[in-house]
Amino acid sequence: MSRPSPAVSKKTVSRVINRSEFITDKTRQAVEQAIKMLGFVPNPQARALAFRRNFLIALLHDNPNAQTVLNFQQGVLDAIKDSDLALLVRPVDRGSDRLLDDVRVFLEKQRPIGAMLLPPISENDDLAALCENLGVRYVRVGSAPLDDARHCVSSNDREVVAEAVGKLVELGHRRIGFVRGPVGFRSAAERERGFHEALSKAGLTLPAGYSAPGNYRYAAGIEAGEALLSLAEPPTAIFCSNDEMAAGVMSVAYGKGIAVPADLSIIGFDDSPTATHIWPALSTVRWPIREMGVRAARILVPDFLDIGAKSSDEANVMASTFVERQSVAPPSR
Amino acid sequence: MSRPSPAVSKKTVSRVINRSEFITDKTRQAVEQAIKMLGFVPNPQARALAFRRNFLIALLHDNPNAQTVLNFQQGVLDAIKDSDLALLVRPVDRGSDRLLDDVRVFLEKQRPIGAMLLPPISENDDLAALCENLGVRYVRVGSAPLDDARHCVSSNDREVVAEAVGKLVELGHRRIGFVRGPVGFRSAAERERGFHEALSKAGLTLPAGYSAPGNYRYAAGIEAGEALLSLAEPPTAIFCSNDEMAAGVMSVAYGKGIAVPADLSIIGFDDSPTATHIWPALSTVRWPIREMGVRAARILVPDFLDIGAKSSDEANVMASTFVERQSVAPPSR
DNA sequence: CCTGTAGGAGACACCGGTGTCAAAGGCAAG
DNA sequence: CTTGCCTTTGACACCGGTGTCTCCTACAGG
Repeated sequence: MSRPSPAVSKKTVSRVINRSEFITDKTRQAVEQAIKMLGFVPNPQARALAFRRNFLIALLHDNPNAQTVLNFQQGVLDAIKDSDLALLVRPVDRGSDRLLDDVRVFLEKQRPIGAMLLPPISENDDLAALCENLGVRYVRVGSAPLDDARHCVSSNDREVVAEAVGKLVELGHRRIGFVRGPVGFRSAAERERGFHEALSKAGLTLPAGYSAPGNYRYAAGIEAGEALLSLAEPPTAIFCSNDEMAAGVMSVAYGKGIAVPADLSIIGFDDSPTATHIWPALSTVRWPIREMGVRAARILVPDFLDIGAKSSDEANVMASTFVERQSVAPPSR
Repeated sequence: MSRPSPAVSKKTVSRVINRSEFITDKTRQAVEQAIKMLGFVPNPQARALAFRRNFLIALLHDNPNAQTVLNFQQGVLDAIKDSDLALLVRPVDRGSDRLLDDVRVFLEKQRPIGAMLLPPISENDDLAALCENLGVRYVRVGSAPLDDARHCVSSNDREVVAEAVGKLVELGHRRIGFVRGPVGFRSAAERERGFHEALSKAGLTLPAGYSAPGNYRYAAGIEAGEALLSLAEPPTAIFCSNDEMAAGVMSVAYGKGIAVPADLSIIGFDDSPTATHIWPALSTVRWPIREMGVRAARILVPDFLDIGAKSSDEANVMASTFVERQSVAPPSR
């Protein structure tokens, strides 16, 4: 296997690698064969320097739910598997007053092709504007459209929550409690809207004290459960804004000797592992987070992914679904 | 604020940034001040090109437990927060026969400073050798020492499992079942050894059929629960190799009307969110995974972390702890 | 057969740092 | 004050690609 002297300049190789159109098929094929034969791998650092852009996707997140982050991450990785891209993970501190500066320094240093913003920080418009200014592509992931379609992947949480609560109504529940998500979270607001829509549609009102505050954590579920189940006339069903809080409510029910689902129906949101690990298994809303990761990547870097013209046709509102398990039954009284 | 003409060459700036010793304090301070004043941030891509090394740490994982991966990741990020390093996440497919090639290409392309190997792939000696050959520093995370101290962070799982099972014995349990982890996992083997040590120490033997296979998944817990709790003389306590399987066993107990902990004590391993979300809350072994992430970073890149000579003094076997909750009680008969 | 033209390929500078080695500067000794 | 040595600083090439501009070549048309 003789190694021929360089018949083409490195610039020509560069053209082949970057799919330049000013090159004949003959040359292209010759170079491609040589690349394959020699196992040549372009140095990404050199490319990054010349392009002033690193072939990376940054995942910026501040989501308390590990499963959500990792599932999304997995979706992104699925999508970029056969590309030249890699994934940089960057948790940020939503509460920090240096948030914007931190992210700015990070983006300026790493110069990723694009950034993905997971909720709840995806709801921060300043971050999106920062990406825009720095010339970093971005995609925001949310529970409802946050931006124009070029920058947003979302799911139809509101509708599905309404559907789930509608099922409770169909089963005969009239006293339905609600455990809210954290204040200021779009996802929480969407879930709450869906809940109220279902109630309105059924002509029901929310009795005083039937809506408890929460923050997506188990402990908040405990508190909410204590509050709701100590009422003189407690709800016969409770919709919790996420699974962790639903687990908290369920454990309070156990403590009080209230049987689930016989005496109390519970619905959660997320379809986290917890939903199937508790007993009875929790009816919940599955959020297609992994698929959203794939979709987000396709929106962010279609030019790196060898996908056809299809990409822009795909919906960027993904379908959440209500998953019925054993925590829901008709009211006992 | 006048911008003085360059009084020093860029090489001198480079020396300051890279903490070269061949530079006077006076020059160093002047340059440092200028850097701060101008907000100069060295371009990592250029440095990467010149150093032939990217200032990144790669996290290679194939762990089914999202919480574990994310906790570890968080620990690493805690440790490198104030450094110039960033974290690249790379899931790998343990089963793939191209595993080594995939990782090789990844490491050759990204050229990270170092790689962290999470279990179970940390148990793959070929991967460690590959890192060695490519000149990529590495740290292996395991349930027991896998390599010399320069390359390993582990925890004392075996001892703590023995301790936990010892507690069961102290409470009076004599018929103790075991749900195993996946075959070939070091972590599973360590937990099993700890279990058997405790039994031996107490002079107990494992009755036939008291050890059920498992794979760390909930469904395996269900199967194991069905098997163990259907025995003519079922165990009064079961140690499960992880929390998910413990949750499965617990749900089978519920289905059979067996009260936990009154009629059956259950212990898990991981202290995952599931452990506190199920009812009764699960006694389990907490694995200090986040702290291990910090420690792994200190072992991997002490020179980037502004830590004193202390680093090498720290133990690289971290302490797991037995967390007692409500799933354990004396046997009822 | 010669010339004009379009499009493919190459030369060279450049991206923003670091390695190497030579030069400059400071200080002590003569 | 001069010399010599050691330390600090600077000049320049280089890392491995890409952008720009120029040159060359093949082909069509006169």
